[in-house]
Amino acid sequence: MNMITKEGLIGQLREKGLKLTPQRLAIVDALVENRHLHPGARLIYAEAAKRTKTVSLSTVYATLGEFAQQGLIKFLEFDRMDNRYEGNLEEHINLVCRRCGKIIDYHIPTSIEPKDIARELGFVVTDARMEYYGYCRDCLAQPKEVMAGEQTRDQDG
Amino acid sequence: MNMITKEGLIGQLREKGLKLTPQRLAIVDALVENRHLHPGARLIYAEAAKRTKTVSLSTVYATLGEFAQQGLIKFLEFDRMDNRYEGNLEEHINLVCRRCGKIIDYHIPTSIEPKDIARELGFVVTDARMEYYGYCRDCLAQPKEVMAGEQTRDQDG
DNA sequence: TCCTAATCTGGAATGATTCCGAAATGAATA
DNA sequence: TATTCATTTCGGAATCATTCCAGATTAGGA
Ligand SMILES: [Mn+2]
Ligand SMILES: [Mn+2]
Ligand SMILES: [Zn+2]
Ligand SMILES: [Zn+2]
Repeated sequence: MNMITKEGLIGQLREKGLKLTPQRLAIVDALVENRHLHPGARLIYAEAAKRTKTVSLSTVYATLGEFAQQGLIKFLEFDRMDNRYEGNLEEHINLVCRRCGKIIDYHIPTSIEPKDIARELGFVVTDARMEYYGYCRDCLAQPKEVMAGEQTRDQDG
Repeated sequence: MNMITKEGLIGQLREKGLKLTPQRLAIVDALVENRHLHPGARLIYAEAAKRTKTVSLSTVYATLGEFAQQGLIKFLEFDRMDNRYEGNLEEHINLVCRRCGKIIDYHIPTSIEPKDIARELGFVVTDARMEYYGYCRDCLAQPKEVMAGEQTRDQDG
């Protein structure tokens, strides 16, 4: 398991010499408490705003970008969705529901060997990304008429 | 192997009752001839424009979207890149070079079982997407100074 | 040849994300 | 504690790929 925690993130910010501003602390909290949601910038913004006097969306974008660049979290893009941030650094597959947008972690039992790829193609893998799209249990339980309808992929709004 | 071909695509357009317009034929050509590039809308637009008197970018977007929706090609999104279109319907991993943006197909030797996921989580997989990011052989051959520089992720421009 | 639903088009709209210069502020230092 | 300044924040403007739209065109069946 390699899930982000408040202490872990704050520790890393200190190590990397990044300042502990109220905005960053609020974003850290929002990130940790919503990590299972694979939150997007807007959700983090809304949650962070509850935790500190002032935060701007610009700051949230910049901060999440900084965190991702530093490797504290991962930056994710999905088909036809806003970008999301990943707090589970473990290698796993993200199961994305085409209907409700829910993203579920699925830990891979056996992983594919990047070494084979390096040998065969000379391509050095630094980062993997695996997604399965489909329908989650909850959505499958819905009546069919509803299934045919529009998809809900937003986290807020 | 399940790679798009001109004949295959035109056949499917006929089957599905879609009209064979000069724009679509040009787009089909552009798509097939650049399938190994995982082309984006702009590249297809540029290539299609060479092959017919009139095409608009709007039409290219609409057509590629239509093709993707009909399952003739796949619609792909990548981290920090414009959307691309996939002409290789075989299940495979896309190896994306972080530096030059090149995308290489890597056919999976053993695939992960969606059945296990259905049993364990009740999540029904309809579509898989697997990407490995890293550096391609060509980019690895470059001197280090250049490697540190900016990334080229566009296909044109 | 006619007819019409399908298709095409250019320009405007969208909207998430990025950019920017100025103001604010952690936190290191004296 | 005061000083200092690189870092960080912020609002608003800019970006830009993609989508939308309403009117014009057209493929292809009758
Ligand atoms: Mn995940
Ligand atoms: Mn591919
Ligand atoms: Zn669902
Ligand atoms: Zn490369």
